[in-house]
Parts: sequence; C-alpha cells; structure tokens
Amino acid sequence: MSQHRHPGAPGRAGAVPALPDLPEATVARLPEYLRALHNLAETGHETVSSEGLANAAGVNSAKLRKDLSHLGSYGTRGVGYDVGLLIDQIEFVLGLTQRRAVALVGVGNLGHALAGYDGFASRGFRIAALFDADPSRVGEEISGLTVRHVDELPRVAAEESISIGVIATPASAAQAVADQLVAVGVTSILNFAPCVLSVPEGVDVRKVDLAIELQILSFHEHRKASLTALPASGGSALTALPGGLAATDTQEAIGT
Amino acid sequence: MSQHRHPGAPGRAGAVPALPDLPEATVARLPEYLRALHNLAETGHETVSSEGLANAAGVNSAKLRKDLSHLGSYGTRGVGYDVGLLIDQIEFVLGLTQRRAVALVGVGNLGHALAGYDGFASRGFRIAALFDADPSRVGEEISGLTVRHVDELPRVAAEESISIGVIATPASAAQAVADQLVAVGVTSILNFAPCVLSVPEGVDVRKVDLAIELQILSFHEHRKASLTALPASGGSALTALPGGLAATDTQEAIGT
DNA sequence: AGGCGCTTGTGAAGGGGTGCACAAATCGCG
DNA sequence: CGCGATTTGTGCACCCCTTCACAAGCGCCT
Ligand SMILES: NC(=O)c1ccc[n+]([C@@H]2O[C@H](COP(=O)([O-])OP(=O)(O)OC[C@H]3O[C@@H](n4cnc5c(N)ncnc54)[C@H](O)[C@@H]3O)[C@@H](O)[C@H]2O)c1
Ligand SMILES: NC(=O)c1ccc[n+]([C@@H]2O[C@H](COP(=O)([O-])OP(=O)(O)OC[C@H]3O[C@@H](n4cnc5c(N)ncnc54)[C@H](O)[C@@H]3O)[C@@H](O)[C@H]2O)c1
Repeated sequence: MSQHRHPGAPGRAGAVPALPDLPEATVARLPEYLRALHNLAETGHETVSSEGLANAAGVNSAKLRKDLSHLGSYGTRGVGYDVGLLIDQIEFVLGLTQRRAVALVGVGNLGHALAGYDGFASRGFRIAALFDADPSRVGEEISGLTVRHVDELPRVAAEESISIGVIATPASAAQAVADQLVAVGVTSILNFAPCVLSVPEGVDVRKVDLAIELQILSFHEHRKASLTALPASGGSALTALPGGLAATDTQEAIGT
Repeated sequence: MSQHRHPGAPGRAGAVPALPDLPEATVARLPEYLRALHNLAETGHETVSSEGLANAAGVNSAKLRKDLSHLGSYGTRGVGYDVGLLIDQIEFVLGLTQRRAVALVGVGNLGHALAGYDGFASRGFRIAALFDADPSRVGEEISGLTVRHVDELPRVAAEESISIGVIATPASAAQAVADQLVAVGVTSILNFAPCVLSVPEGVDVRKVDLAIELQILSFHEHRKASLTALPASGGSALTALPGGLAATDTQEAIGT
C-alpha cells in the first residue's frame, strides 16, 4: 500500500527484505505466475486483473490473490496488478535477480537435451559447467560448453559460484554424485535419476521422475476405464466425479 | 475399512476390481513404493517392514502404512509385507498389468532423449509411436521407431491403442497438439512444454516444467542465503554442511 | 501352550491449503 | 464532488493430509 519496497534495493536500510516464508504451495505456483506475466508483458499488457492472471496461469483467482498477498503484493483495487512490478516482485522473491549458476552432472541421453535447452537462460539460469565420468565424453563440446571430468567439480565450483546441481546420471551413480555436490557446497539439487537421495539437513532436493508421472496418469486412466465398465453396482462413493456429468469424451475400452 | 477384498491377484477373473478412489497424495507415492519394492525384490528380500520400505522410499512409515491400508493392503502383523504380493497389488491399482502404449509428439532435443529412454519399458510403458510436424524429421528412425508426421496420428491411434500422449513440442504448438490428442481419444497427457493446456473434462494433464523446479530451488536458496546473512542469532541449523562453505552467496543488487 | 516382542492398521489431533463471499479501496464519470 | 462499477485483500469454513500413539494381531521361543 504505502511502502513500496523495490526489488532493486533489497539490501540496506534496516528494512529487511522481509522474506516471509511463504507456504510451500504458493512457492510452487509463483513460477507459473511469472511465466504468465512474462507472456502478458510481451503482448503489451501493462496491468492485469487477478481473474485474468489466474486464467493465464490455470488457477483459481482467489488462490492467486491469496498467494500474491502472502508476498505483500501490490495490486490496485478496482484496477488490478501492474505487470512489470509484479514480475520484479516475484523474481526477487524467487531469488532470480541474480542469474544462478547451474552445474549439470551426467551428459548422456538426457543430459545432452538439458545442456542444449534454452529454457534455462530465458528463465533466470545459466549452465555454468557440464560434468561426466566417462573419459570418452570428457572434452566434448555442447552448446559452447566443454564437458569436464567430474573430478574437476571442486575446482570449478570454486571458480564459478554454483547455485544448483542437476543430476542426470544413472540411478546407481546419483547418490555418489549428490555427495560430491554437497561436498563442494551445493545446497540445492535437481535429481532426474529414479532414486531417493540422502542429503544432510539444509540441502534441498527436488526430483523429476518421468515414469512416476506416467504411472500416476496410468492410475487415473485405469480408474476412468473401470468406471465406465462398472454397471453402477454398489453405488458406493465412486460416482463422486464433478458435476455428475459422466465424461462426455470418448473413452477407449481397455481390453480385459 | 472392514471390507476385506481378497488378495485376489490381478489376473483373477470374476471379482470386480472395485477401485477405491485413493487420496491423490497416496497415488503420487505409490510409484515410489513400487520402485523401492522392485529394488528389494531384486536384492532377494521376500518381506519388508513398513519401516524398511518407508526408508527405501524416503517417507514416513506411518504415512506408508496408511497409504497401503487405503488400497486394502495385506501385511502381516509382526512380520511385514510380502514384497511380491505388494508389487502385484500396486501394479494392479496403478493399471500397470497391461503395458500402456505411449505416443510421443515432438521429436526434438528433448523428444530424442525421451524416445531413447529405457526407463519407459522397465516401468510398464511402451512407446508406440513418435510424431513430429517437421518434414525433415519424419522418417527418421530412433530406437527402432520411425518418426511419423503428426497428421498420421488419427490412423496410428486407431491401430495402436494409445493410452497416454506425451507432448515435447515448443509451447507455441502444445495446445494444438493437445487438441489433436484429445480428438483421437487420448485422455491422459504428459506435457513438457511450459504452458497451460486447456482440455475438456475427463482428460488428465500432468506437467513437467524444468524451469519451475529450478525456480523453486532458487527460492529456497535465496531464503537460506538471507537467513545466514541475518545477524539475528537463533543459531541456524545449516551447520550440517561439511565443507564449512556456508553459502557465501553474493547478495544481489541489480537494479531494473 | 502361553507369553513376549514385533509390526500392522487406524482413531484422533493438528496443520495447511482451498475457495467462497464480502468489506474495503480505488478509479472513472457525470 | 460524490456515486457506482470494479477489483483487491482476507476472514472463515471446509477438506485433505500428515503424524502420533496405541490396541490388535501374528510368529517365535521357551
Ligand atoms: N533419457 C531420458 O529421457 C530420461 C528421462 C527421465 C529420467 N531419466 C534418468 O536420467 C538419468 C540419465 O538418463 P540418460 O538416458 O541420459 O542415461 P545415459 O546413460 O545416457 O547418461 C548417463 C550419463 O551419466 C554419466 N555418468 C555415469 N556415472 C557418472 C558419475 N558417477 N559421475 C558423472 N557422470 C556419470 C555417464 O557417463 C553417462 O554419460 C537416468 O537416471 C535416467 O533414469 C532419463
Ligand atoms: N530440451 C530440454 O531439455 C527441455 C527441458 C524442459 C522442457 N523442455 C520443453 O520441451 C519442449 C521441447 O523442447 P526441445 O528442446 O526438444 O525443442 P525442439 O525445438 O528441439 O523440439 C521441438 C520439436 O517439436 C516439433 N514440433 C513443432 N511443432 C509441432 C507440432 N505442431 N506437432 C508436432 N511436432 C511439432 C519440432 O519439429 C521439433 O522437432 C519445449 O516446449 C521445451 O520448452 C525442453
């Protein structure tokens, strides 16, 4: 309302950046808002209503307002949110005002795709180094970066200030790689290997497991199929689908 | 939870599967349990306690027991769970007793990695077809599959019974591809493009956005840094770091 | 056979997230 | 200058999920 705290001057003057530890669910949605906001900015929008932004981000508008209110947001009643200001706010809260350096370990099948992904740079990150353990891969150049041996990680980590480590090695090597990353001071890890990593407290790990996503979809697919197959027996609580309108879509019958 | 269904193996004809609609959080963890169980089975374990399995899956043991109880699980008090039986149960609930056919649309940078990923096959899926819109890509052979033009989707979908569609195209094309998938009867979509998809009710969409994961990590990184920077005592619990390199993060001071 | 230790399954309490509904605030306009 | 239209920010009720704690059940050992 009255006190405008600009992201450009987070540091000084007694006033703490006031990082209120946001609800985790909110944090997970902020990047989505940010992406939608960038789209809006590119298409010339100066302000946006919570309804409009919520729509663009695929969420409920009340949820969006509550999320933004958590970070002491600055909307104008009767008008909406200033797109540019909101972008700055969210980028500041997410710690994106500095371009974070990412180290990618494991330049195989998936690692190659990641290394060449331009979505990194455009969303606030910079791939600072590529590592692999396979000597035949060391020295290869990908998107202007040279693959180094993983043993060089300590030295490189000292040069570049690695903020986040990405693991794209086989699961059998993931824990060892995570240990190495932690050893050089990395406190945030994104893990693509399908395994559980054990890390000391203070280190954040997020996991991306493609097969898990597919299996979750498989469950719903299975459930949908069994619903259409059921002749409305017992009538327990399974008919709890929204609206009661029973899926006007085409359903593939799964052979049984 | 008085209705004890028979451990009736998935294959059993007759008994109606009567899928209990599990809590969504439980569904999301079942694949993790399944992976851990497969690991245990491979290492010769016949039974496992909730504590052991929870440990292997990286969750709380009470949570795991409640999850398993939801699917009318069959453990033996004083002993634990039969690994093989539990695998069958979970695979059945997840709808993995049939190998689901996956269609991958967009065989670019990321699509190539996905097409060559053997984690699909080993976790219950089969890539049935690859599609792209780029004529120069059509015809290319990847891992034994030939890339077809996306216009052939209807025909191929009729032949193979596509269960899940994976979108790995640029964001600008994702909505159109989703529409095409829905049009041919696909009701489950995994989307790698950074955008919100709009689909009719009854269609499930899951999204994997790498940048979002990194930005969430960035937030926590930012928060950790601001905590260590604060003179307010409190004694941070971050001292678990080995290298003593206590996140000497440069405080950003970038003006817009 | 009986007791004992171990493990499951679950009731209950507590916390967090979601969405509704509305008061407060702001702008444009007559 | 005030009024109505519009939109934000939030109190509140509800629901889901997590976690603790413990009784019930099971096998083994004596
Ligand atoms: N390819 C995909 O589409 C995909 C999708 C989801 C998950 N994954 C997972 O991502 C990981 C990588 O998959 P991939 O297909 O790229 O496998 P890959 O075998 O092609 O690549 C793995 C790379 O890691 C390197 N490596 C092995 N041990 C290492 C170590 N100790 N230190 C550094 N590098 C090491 C190997 O030399 C290799 O280059 C796997 O865990 C896989 O399950 C892959
Ligand atoms: N490369 C990565 O590591 C990575 C990581 C995360 C997310 N993503 C996202 O995944 C998507 C693909 O990334 P990429 O790096 O593979 O891009 P890419 O440009 O290399 O590949 C995109 C492919 O999609 C094809 N395509 C375009 N329009 C199509 C249409 N209408 N129908 C069918 N095919 C079409 C193109 O011909 C191309 O082959 C992008 O949305 C990207 O943001 C990529």
